Amino acid sequence: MSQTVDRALSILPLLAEGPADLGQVADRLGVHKSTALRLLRTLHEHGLVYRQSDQRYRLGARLFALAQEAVENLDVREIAHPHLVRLNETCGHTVHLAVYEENEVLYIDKVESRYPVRMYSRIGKPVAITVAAVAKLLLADLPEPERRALADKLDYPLYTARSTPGAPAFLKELATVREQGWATDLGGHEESINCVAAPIRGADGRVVAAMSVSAPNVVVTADELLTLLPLVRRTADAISHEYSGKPPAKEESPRRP
Amino acid sequence: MSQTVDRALSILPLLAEGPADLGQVADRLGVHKSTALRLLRTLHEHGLVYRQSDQRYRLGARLFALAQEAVENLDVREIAHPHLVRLNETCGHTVHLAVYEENEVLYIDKVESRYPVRMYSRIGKPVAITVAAVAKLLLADLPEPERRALADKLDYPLYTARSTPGAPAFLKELATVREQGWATDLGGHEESINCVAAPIRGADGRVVAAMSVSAPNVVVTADELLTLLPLVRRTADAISHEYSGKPPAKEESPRRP
DNA sequence: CGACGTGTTGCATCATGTGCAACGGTCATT
DNA sequence: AATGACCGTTGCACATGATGCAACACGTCG
Repeated sequence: MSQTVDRALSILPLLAEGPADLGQVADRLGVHKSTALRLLRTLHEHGLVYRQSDQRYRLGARLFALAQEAVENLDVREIAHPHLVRLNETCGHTVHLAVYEENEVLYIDKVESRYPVRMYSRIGKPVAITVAAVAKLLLADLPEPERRALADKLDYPLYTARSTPGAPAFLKELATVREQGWATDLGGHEESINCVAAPIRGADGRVVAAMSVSAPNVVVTADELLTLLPLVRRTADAISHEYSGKPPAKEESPRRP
Repeated sequence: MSQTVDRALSILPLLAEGPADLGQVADRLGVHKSTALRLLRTLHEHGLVYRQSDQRYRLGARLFALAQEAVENLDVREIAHPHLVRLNETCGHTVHLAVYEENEVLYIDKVESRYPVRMYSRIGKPVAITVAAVAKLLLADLPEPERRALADKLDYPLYTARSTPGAPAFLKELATVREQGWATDLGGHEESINCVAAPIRGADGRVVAAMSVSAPNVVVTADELLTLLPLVRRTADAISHEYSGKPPAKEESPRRP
């Protein structure tokens, strides 16, 4: 829309490929050198572009700083919430959102079931880390040594007969979860409650949060709950896309009929 | 220099503080809404800005992608080389550049000593990881579980009487190195050779490489070599700054007399 | 229903970005 | 040394393209 800005911004991906000198930039933009110079200068003043010792230009530190700051100020919960609500409206069950922080997994959002029988949990409260579906997803994404160290450090309380018995079983389960990209908890925490969960990923592919749908046996069987898996995963993917700033629906150069 | 681009780029740090709507952006830029709209649209087309469901704008995924691509295509060696050469010109000793990769520390650049007595090493060859000064710096920066796991896995060959004897001593040494921000190897690999080393850090503060100056006892004593430490650190810092795209010399809004 | 507060569009004006040509530096070639 | 090629830089006249205005199109709230 704005030619000047358009040209200036086109320089960034160009420089991302590697450093380039003024002539190369001007050529690839299809503009006069003096024009390219002015654009580069402006980018330089904003720190988005840096001039290295051989006079060539490359992307500057400000870009990294911006990207980092943007990530920090990004609130997964804020973005996820409407999606969670929508999911709850279509399936009716309890929906949870959780993150990993300092050797704990915490619920940071929850939409209550619309069925009379509800499950107990509280926002901000640590999750039963060895059995919860969301915990499995979050831990499965940790770097291997950290995951192993954490697994060794944990207690493995036998909430039910189906609880994860110890570190080896847990690590094996995490490997499976990591592989398949989703997780379940079938009566591992409370005998009669099942969950299915899916990961929410940031722009770099790392798991930043996990969401789950939980329901007691008296409402739906585990098998019935599992039929919701595709829906849960689609929701999680939608959140991932919005969180990482990619448009959910691909829109190309807008056409007017 | 270019007003339009200048305004457009000013939007980015503004949005980094948090999402904002059209009016807020226009106000803080001091321009008409229609102008702000056009700028935002252009930024949007380039993916630098994303419009979330509540119509507010935030920084877009492309920003992360660009930063990431730029980092990947960045060659430490290319940037460091002239600095290494300059250091070698002033002190005359062998200068090394090394990185950590897959449980190994590798030399990726070397400037030969100008003294007749030279030390043996080859670019691309793994470093004596338990004793080399550069290795200590690189391993000291690993996340704690990974560092511990690696230390346990290593062999601790006794090259000399001063070699690191085992994992506990090594971890303790790494803690010291991490604390002080530099490292030495005083006859730990070859009885008569000493090194001082300093870390090179990326924009996020993580150690991406390490450089060292090495000299045999017959040329300079360990104490004499240590007097070079400030110079080595300054060189490493200069490389860090250039690598992470920050200007080495701070320049403010240019004044015309 | 009307009065907001939004985001959006078309348009006339002229500020702004543009390409040109000329200058000045560095390096390699003879 | 002298020459020429190459690259970054500067000043300037021109007209292109960015600007703000006013009007429109929504949606929300009182």
